[in-house]
Amino acid sequence: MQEQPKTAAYRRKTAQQRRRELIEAGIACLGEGGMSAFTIDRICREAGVSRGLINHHFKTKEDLLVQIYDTMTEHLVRASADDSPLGVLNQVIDSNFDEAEFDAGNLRAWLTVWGEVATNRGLQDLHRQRYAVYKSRIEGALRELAAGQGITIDSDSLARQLIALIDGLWLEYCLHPGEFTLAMARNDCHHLLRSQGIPL
Amino acid sequence: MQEQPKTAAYRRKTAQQRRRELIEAGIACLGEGGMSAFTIDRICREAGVSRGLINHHFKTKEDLLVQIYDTMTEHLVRASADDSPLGVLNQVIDSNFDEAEFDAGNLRAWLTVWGEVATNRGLQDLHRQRYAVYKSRIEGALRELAAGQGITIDSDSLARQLIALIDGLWLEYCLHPGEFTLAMARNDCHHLLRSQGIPL
DNA sequence: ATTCTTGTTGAACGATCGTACAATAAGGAT
DNA sequence: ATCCTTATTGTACGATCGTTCAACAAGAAT
Repeated sequence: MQEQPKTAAYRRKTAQQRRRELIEAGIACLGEGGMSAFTIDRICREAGVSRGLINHHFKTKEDLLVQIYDTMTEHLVRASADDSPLGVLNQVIDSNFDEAEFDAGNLRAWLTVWGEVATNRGLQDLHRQRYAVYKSRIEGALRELAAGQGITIDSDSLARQLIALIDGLWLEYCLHPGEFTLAMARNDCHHLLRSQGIPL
Repeated sequence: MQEQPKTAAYRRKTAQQRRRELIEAGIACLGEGGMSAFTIDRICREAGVSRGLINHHFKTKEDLLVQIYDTMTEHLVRASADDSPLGVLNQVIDSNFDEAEFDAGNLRAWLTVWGEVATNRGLQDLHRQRYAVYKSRIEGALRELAAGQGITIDSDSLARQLIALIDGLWLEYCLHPGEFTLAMARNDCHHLLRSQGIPL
């Protein structure tokens, strides 16, 4: 009749991996119900973890949100780091409209975080930094390609238009899933660039 | 020593006007702090009204949010109801990038509501209805103008691109206020249409 | 003046929020 | 086997959430 703790009550994981899991759980919650669902209780339940753990790995809920946005932007910024200017543009467009990430839930997570950027200082700093890198790489690629064509363009304006078009298409897809396809979205981006003399 | 209620403790207003004020207060809160600031307490304080009043004029907080979105979209949809096709496009572009409404706070309100569209059924229905009207008017204007030029266009695709560009520029301005001007945004929209043969 | 409608208040409710913290135990180090 | 680190749990706390509701009063109607 003595206790037999054959099976452990819980499994320990490395801090790094548990943090990753909590971040993923947080993204899932944001995608499911926006900021209203971004709750300690719900995130921990989603991660299959008790409620107290989140404050062990993250100082505060705001801190977790920053780490979440860091994870979300990392992939996108990495895609813009191609060697050739043509590769930069194609990577940016393709990774934005990638099958694996282009779903309403993920987009809603982006939308929600953006809505908080103005409120959360850490989020705002991170966003500005990532956006600056992202945009300057696009601008550089556009300048190189224009030079190769012997034409002059307003690279600042065109980069802004491209980014706006991409984000706007995301937004439309998020609000009306299924109204258009990934191929159509990619084609819209290509069309914008070609109309200004950028070859693709 | 008897009580002298010379001044009324509060001023009664018509239900219609009070509802308007509460809606405006709600929009202000959304603009200031997103969904986290969209609180009964805060909205009522913003409206200069006691906390219990909001549930007298609106059945629930979700209901208030729907009425808010109704107010926000009304102006925009009305702008797309011009007689001439050229007027429709100019009205849409001009009213989107209007001095009076194009500020980070107002844009944040839009962003926040969009983030809730997928969660709130009433919000979703209203959004789909308003968007359908908005887009079909733009499509119609594009078709007419293209026909006048003797060219054929994919009006569905171009309308989607225009709306996406507008919303994307809003988004960029919301996240980086001051990085570009209204005139630049309008010009970007004109450029998109002209590049596809639509005269402006 | 008096009645009547209803806009308005403020307290109360249970639920849930984010965080703090002491107690526990998993699992590697020794 | 024993110790040690620390990942993990679960409870507790005060604050705030959305909603309900009885009581009050402003202002038009009578």
